[in-house]
Amino acid sequence: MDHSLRHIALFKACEKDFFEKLESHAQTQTHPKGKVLFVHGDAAERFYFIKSGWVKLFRETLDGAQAVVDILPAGHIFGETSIFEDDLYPYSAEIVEPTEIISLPLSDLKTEIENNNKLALAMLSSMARYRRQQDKEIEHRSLQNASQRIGCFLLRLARQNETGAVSIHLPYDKTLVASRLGMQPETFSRALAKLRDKTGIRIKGATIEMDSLDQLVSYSCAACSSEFPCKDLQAAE
Amino acid sequence: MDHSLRHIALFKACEKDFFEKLESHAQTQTHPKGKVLFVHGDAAERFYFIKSGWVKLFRETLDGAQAVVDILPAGHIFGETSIFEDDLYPYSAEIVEPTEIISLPLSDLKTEIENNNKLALAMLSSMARYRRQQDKEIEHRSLQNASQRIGCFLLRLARQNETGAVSIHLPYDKTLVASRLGMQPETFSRALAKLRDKTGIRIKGATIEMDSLDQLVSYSCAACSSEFPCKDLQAAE
DNA sequence: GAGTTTCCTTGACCAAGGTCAATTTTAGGC
DNA sequence: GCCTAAAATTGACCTTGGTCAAGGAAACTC
Repeated sequence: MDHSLRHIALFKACEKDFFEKLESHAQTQTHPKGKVLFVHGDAAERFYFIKSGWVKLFRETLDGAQAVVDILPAGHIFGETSIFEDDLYPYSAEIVEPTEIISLPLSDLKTEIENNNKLALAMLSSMARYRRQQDKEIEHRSLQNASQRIGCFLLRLARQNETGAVSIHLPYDKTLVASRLGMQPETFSRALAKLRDKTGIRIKGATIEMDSLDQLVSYSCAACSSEFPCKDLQAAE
Repeated sequence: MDHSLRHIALFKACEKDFFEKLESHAQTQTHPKGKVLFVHGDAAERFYFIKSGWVKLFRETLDGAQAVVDILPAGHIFGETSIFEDDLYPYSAEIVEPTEIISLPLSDLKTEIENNNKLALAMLSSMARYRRQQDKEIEHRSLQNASQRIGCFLLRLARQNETGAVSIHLPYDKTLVASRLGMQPETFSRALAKLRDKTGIRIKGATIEMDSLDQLVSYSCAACSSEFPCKDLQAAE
């Protein structure tokens, strides 16, 4: 799959001029694991497009704890929402594995949104979708236990209309998955073992296999307000 | 304070025609406590404006648990985000005390957003603000303990630039505050007592008094990634 | 103002997840 | 392949918040 700015859903209503302007101001860089692109509260002048690799968005409290906002794969943009508020980044961004990033001026995006109503509408759709995901995230944190959250995470990685045997590969470290799900690595490890015992999945390192998704669905989706398959995933395609 | 559609921040860029159209299709109703306006998954045809009272937005899982999405006071609208997605309500809405509600067709709003870019931009701002609040909510659920969350809730009710003695009145039942904060009523009760012991606040029924906000700030905001005073509150004014 | 209902608090107990420490496993570098 | 560092697992223990049950306080009805 080709990850290019011109193909992301958000920009489907944009014309050549816009892309040319954007591309003329683009900077491409390859960053190593651990590199921090910006921190929460920095003045926001550019937004970012992930060409390859993974990026972690997070925030830190005064007393040193860390909350992971999201972990984004290639094809996603981030840092773009600052233009609607105070022009400060609402989270920090860190590279979690070697990643190729294109940075672009927020001013170009802002100008286009102000003049291209279709882009504004596309942005509204994308924010509405994100909003629902966040609402669901909050729900899951309070109503699902650790094993159910892992099950849900796995289901969202799978092709949900698949009926037969399924093999799912974790996209990044278990430690990182744990933080993404708001739990400790030790808890993740134990909860995954419990999920195995409850549903009969087979764990082989970072790969998880099962005869069908059914067991996982009935275990995890019981503590969710939405139906399986998850609608928000289809919408995002 | 007068709560009218014409004065809400979201519609500040709208003209007389729009309001007249909207008002000609408006239905005003007074609902008693417990009344359910719509449930999660219903076809969304109208959005709602709260003229007076309080409304709870929530979702229910298959196995019967409930997650409170938000509890909204007069002056707020809800049910408006469905237009950007599948035209289904993403939560259920229930009246929590006698409330005067104006319902309005989503189609009018949709038409206006598609034609009035300023409204689209205002909507983007409002969604961006909401998004940050939700991000913070997720952070708080995983990094703050029950007492800290209550302290944070109280601080958000107070005028945050106040320096002297402060008196805060809970806007609704403690049971409802508990659910809003994602905890059980028993936990709320115990955690509030713990907060009293830690910070020296004085609890008199639904009213909470203190000599200054400082104690609460240093107790609760230590486990938050944002500075006190909370910026998102100022932006909302 | 008595009685009922709803809300709030408290106690005893339990379960889930966090913490700390010790291994074991895996992945990279040379 | 060997060595090292990082990641993952496991055990023992503890803290937090949930559950169930009982009692007390406040609010509403008549």
